[in-house]
Amino acid sequence: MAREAAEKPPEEILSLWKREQAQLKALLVEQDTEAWQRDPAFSGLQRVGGVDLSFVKGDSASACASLVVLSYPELEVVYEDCSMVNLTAPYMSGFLAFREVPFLVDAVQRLQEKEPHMVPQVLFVDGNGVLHHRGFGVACHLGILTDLPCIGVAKKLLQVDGLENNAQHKEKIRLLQAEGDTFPLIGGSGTVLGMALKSHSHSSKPLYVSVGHRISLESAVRLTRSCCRFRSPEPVRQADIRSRDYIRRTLGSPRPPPEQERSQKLQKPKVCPKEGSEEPAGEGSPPETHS
DNA sequence: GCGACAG
DNA sequence: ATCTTGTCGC
Repeated sequence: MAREAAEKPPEEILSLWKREQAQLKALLVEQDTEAWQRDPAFSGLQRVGGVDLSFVKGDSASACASLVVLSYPELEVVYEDCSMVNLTAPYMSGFLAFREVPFLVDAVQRLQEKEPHMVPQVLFVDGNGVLHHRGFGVACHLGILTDLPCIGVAKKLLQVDGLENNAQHKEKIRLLQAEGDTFPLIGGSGTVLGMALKSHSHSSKPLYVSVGHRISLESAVRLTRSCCRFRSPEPVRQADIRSRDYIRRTLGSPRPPPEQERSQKLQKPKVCPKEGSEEPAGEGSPPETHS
C-alpha cells in the first residue's frame, strides 16, 4: 500500500522543475504589501498561519500535512486541519516544494472554501524562501500558489551562494547574545538572502529567516520574533506538534498489543526457548484511552 | 573515496 | 523528516 516515494527524478524532470521555479519566481514580491506589515505593533494583523508535514516512521511517502491558524497577538490556535497524504516526489535539496507544496496548497484551499474568514494573513513555512539555490524555496513557492504573504523559517543553514556553515559562521552565531539578535546572510552577489535570528534566549541555534512572498525581510524577521514563544514560531511549532499527534493517534498504535494476542500465543506456543521466561505471567492491558 | 544535503 | 531516554540546567 504505502509505496515509497519515487526514486531520484531524471535530469529531464529536474530541468522542468528548474524552469517552473524560474517562471514562478518572476511573480515573486519581496516587499510589504499589507498595511499591518509596516505598523510598529502589527495593528490589523489578527490571524497567522503555519504549515508542516510529519512523516510516518518507516515510510518516506506517508505523511500528515497540517495547516493551523493562530490568533494574533494571543497566538492561540483557532483552526486546525490535519490530513494524511501520500507523497510522490522524493526529497531533494533545492526541490522541497515539489514534494510537499501540493498538499499545503490543498489545505489552504479547503480553508478558503469552508471558512474564508479564517484564512491567515501570513503563513510561516518550515523551510526557506529566497535563501535557496535558485532564489525560490518552498516558502516562495507556496506564497505564489496561494497568493498569501509567506515567511520562510529554516532550522539549518542552506549552504548556497557562498554561504557556509563554517567556523566564521559559527562564530557569528556565538556572538548572538540576546533574544532578537540577528546577523545578515549575504550571498556571493552581495545580496542579503536572509537573517540568522536568535529567536529564544535559551536557544544556541538560530533560525534562518527569509522572504517567502509579499513581505519584506525586515517585517518577516520582526514578525517571526513576535511569534516565538520557543525556538520556532508558534504557528510552525503547532503545525508540527499537531501533525505528529495526528499520526500517533491514527497509526501510532493501530493494534496496541491487546491482551488477546498474548493469550493466543499461550494457546499456540510456538517456542519456549531455554528456561527463563522474561515476561512475568501478569498482564499489561494498556488502559484504553478514548477521545 | 569524500563531503553535501531546507524537510 | 525519522531513528531516541535520560539528563543537565534554570
